Amino acid sequence: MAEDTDTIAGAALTLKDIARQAGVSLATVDRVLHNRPGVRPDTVRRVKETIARNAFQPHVAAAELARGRPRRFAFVMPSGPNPFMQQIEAYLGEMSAWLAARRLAVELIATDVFDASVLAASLEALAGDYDGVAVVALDHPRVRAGINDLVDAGTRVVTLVSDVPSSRRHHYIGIDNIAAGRTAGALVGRLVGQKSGKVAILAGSQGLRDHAERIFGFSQVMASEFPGLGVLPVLEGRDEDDRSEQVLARLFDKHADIVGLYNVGAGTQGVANALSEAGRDRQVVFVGHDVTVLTRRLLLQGVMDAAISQNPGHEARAAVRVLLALARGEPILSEQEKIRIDIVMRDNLP
Amino acid sequence: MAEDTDTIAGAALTLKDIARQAGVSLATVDRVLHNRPGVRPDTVRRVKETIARNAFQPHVAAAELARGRPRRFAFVMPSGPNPFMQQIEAYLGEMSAWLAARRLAVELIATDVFDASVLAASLEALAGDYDGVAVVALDHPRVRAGINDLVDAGTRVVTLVSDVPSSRRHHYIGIDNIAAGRTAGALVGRLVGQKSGKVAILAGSQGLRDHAERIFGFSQVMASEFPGLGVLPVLEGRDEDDRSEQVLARLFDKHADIVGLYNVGAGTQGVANALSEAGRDRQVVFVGHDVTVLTRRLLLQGVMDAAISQNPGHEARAAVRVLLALARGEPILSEQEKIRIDIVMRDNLP
DNA sequence: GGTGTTTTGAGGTACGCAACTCATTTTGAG
DNA sequence: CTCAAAATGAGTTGCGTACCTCAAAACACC
Repeated sequence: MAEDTDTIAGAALTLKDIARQAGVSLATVDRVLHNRPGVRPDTVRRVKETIARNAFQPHVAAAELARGRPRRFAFVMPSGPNPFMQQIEAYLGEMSAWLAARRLAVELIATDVFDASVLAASLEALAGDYDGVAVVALDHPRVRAGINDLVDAGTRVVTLVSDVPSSRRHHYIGIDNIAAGRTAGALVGRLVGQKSGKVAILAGSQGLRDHAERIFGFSQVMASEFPGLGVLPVLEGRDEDDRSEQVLARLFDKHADIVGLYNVGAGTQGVANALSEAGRDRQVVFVGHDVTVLTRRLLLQGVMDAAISQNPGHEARAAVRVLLALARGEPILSEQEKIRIDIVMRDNLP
Repeated sequence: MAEDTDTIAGAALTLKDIARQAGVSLATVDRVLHNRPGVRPDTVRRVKETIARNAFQPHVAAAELARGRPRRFAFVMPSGPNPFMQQIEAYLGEMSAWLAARRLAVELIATDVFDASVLAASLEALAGDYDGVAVVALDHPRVRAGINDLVDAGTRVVTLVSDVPSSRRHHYIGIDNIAAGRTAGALVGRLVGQKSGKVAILAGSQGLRDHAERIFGFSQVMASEFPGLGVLPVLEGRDEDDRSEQVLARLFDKHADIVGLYNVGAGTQGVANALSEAGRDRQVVFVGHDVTVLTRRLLLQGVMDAAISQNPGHEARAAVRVLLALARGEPILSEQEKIRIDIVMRDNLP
């Protein structure tokens, strides 16, 4: 038998109830609710108080139905063949039924996000046409200006994967890359164990904000917690397999005492090749990023020891949900939309 | 400039359009859509084909508004002071605005979920009153029958945290506990590193399905991948701090060579006490479950090395979303609702 | 062909809110 | 006090669906 019952969310007031209780007409409540002019400050306060006192929430279904026109969101994504971005797009595709049932139109716009002026121009072109924009953004003054212009025009903007903290974007959907680097550092250090030796870092480019932040966090942990492990200078592989393989091969030739390797960006296949060519794929602790077909295989084979991952499906859905909540004026479930830093090892592969 | 644009979810047909295209009236489409009787099989097929051909999706907002009565969901939870369950309840509370805006009423029902007949009776009492039920279920024939009865009565049922696979529940919201145990095993083994010695396991009770599964997965990994580490017989602490501390203290007395410890359930404070009393809190690799105030502190202090976690907020929200999708007849975003096994270490503490 | 039954059409109402018009009341300035 | 401007009330329409009624048409059976 039930011992105790507790109800979350009960009442079902309507605007009419609010109007009656505040002693005004429906029209006035509507004006207050939508910040329309022509209401005395005193009346505004009275209505708002009534709304607050009753914890009134407009019925989203009714509001959505009444507004008529569907909402349009744009996702501005890199045009290159980036597997992580392709995953995000795939997950957006999986939502199509969900989106359609809510009359939401999501458009993917491929552009060169690494060229600030091209990206800024892409953003400008969106002005007025969309209710919300999610953008994989380069942190550059022109991009920042483009984002701010959109915000000023009333468009809701979220940055995706890569942030522009100095802009007035409404939300950032992605991980804390410094913490991700720290996590990678802790994993490498702990998994290396008692052995001593050197640790290598391979990045795409130290000019990329997220890569730089990860390296920073990684180095921080290595210096403070694993002083016995020497960190070698950062190598750059431009996120390409061939180049990554070459620079690593050269490094392995020079250093026989490498016990750990942190791959900050892509080029994973190149890393794996270099490791196996050197015959070190089981001795070097190898930690990288993202769960892809390739990293999954490497984890299962034991070549890779752990992958730091941000869930692309989660990012896709969170971006849509946040844009929708912002557009509706609903509160955001911040706990839900926060992208976690996942540690993926062989046994908890998703 | 945008190079390429792709739209996900576009059309916005209505039932009227479907009716016209199928050459029938709105009433007939409505009958087909809701499986109401009085339509010739031939006509049903024609209408369904038209719906499929156009990938028509009823406007959820309109449907929700039209049905009038609000939806009621019940969460049947353990009545004891279980911190994990309290977190789930807290996260449900955080959703209250979200729930209210959708006119969803969620009721918490505390009961003794460890007593099969009490739990079964609680479930029976819900019949007919709710659109959906989430239950932390014991796997027992009477409970299974109770769940099946609810399902037969048209109520949507999801099991939460603990599953009853043999029942006809619509969905299970929780983790794969065998995989969780495997993950714990891999972590203990890897973090112990080169050292050799014994590994201890402390469970609440081996009679609990989730604990038994975790132990199974853990032992599996230890045996196959870390044969050098001997696993000691499983201790039982009934998830209580005092008892856990006692049994562990005795174990530490007997064995000087313990290098790893897996705490399967609760009683974490007792474990920490036993470790520090024995002066081994920095030498023994300690892996446990769930992120609470306590485990968070232990992780930061370095007493605990990793926590296997299932996100309680995610479970709360997933349960509500799945029940709602089931009630609406919407497809479930399975990727979204799947609860992941999180590895939480100091640097990726949420 | 007539009967009764099944199938279908036509139409209405309601849901809660957005957005609008127009008339009326209140307010403030002179 | 007068008059214009500001504030408010009252009301309408429409969004897309659920659910209902009643009449008309189509059908099956003898």
